[in-house]
Amino acid sequence: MVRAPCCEKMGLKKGPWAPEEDQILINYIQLHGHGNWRALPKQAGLLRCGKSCRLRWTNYLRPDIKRGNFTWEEEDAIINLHELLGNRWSAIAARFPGRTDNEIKNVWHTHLKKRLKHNNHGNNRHQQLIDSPKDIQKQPPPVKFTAPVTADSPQQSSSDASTLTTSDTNSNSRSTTFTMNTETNEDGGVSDIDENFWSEVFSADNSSMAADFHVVVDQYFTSSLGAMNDYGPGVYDTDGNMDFWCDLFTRAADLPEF
DNA sequence: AAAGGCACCAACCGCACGGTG
DNA sequence: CCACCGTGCGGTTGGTGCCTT
Repeated sequence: MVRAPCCEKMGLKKGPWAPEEDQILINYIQLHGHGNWRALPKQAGLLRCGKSCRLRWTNYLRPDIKRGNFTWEEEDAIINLHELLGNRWSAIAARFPGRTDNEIKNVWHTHLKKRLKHNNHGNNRHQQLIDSPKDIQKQPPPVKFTAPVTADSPQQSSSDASTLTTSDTNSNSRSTTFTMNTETNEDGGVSDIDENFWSEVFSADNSSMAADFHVVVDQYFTSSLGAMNDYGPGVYDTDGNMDFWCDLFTRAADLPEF
């Protein structure tokens, strides 16, 4: 079977979007929502295919798009997440509010891949991520986890509330505590996690916290559990990924500090 | 100042997948 | 179960501006 093309190519414009086209698309979506992308350009009066409209909106025009260069924390987190998830850009982008998969993909191909390749011979993996004077300038103060996970709600039988706490090594200025409500499975592991926890951790205000967390988990994995491959297959899919991180929280609870 | 090379990034393309009739 | 459609994803390309020679 041959699929029908996503749109009728004849007469439709391609290439860079004009400001007027952007405005038409923004106005239409603000009034009606995007609904059916395929039907949208015709209804909005745009000579574009629906696919092009969707891409333009999701990668550029959306009001919650975060503009500007990636921070050190973001770049480091991307590298760590790429190690875990591979080229699943949408899954990686989901950890960065306001960033798009396309943007992260571009950053990976233009900056981070080279950065990793260039530093492939170092010993400290985290230090490998820092190579240029520009990177050194962006390096944040060291952060360690003082109490990665603490079960502190014994009164709850089927659901445990645990906290994740970080603090600056030299001061208390960056101390942050998050609460996650977890479900315990039959093996005693954590099988589910409150979505509010993730939205809290990965909110814009706590983006550096999220990056720190990924770095620490990565260090923990490298030092204590060996290669990622030992963890076994099947933990990286969309649903399993949540279980993966939850399990890491549980295991990290046994460590005094990083 | 001009030309060529390079880096960046917006946008396109094709494929896969889930939903629906 | 099948055919089709809509959408999302990842790989790739092409245009533009900057840098180097």
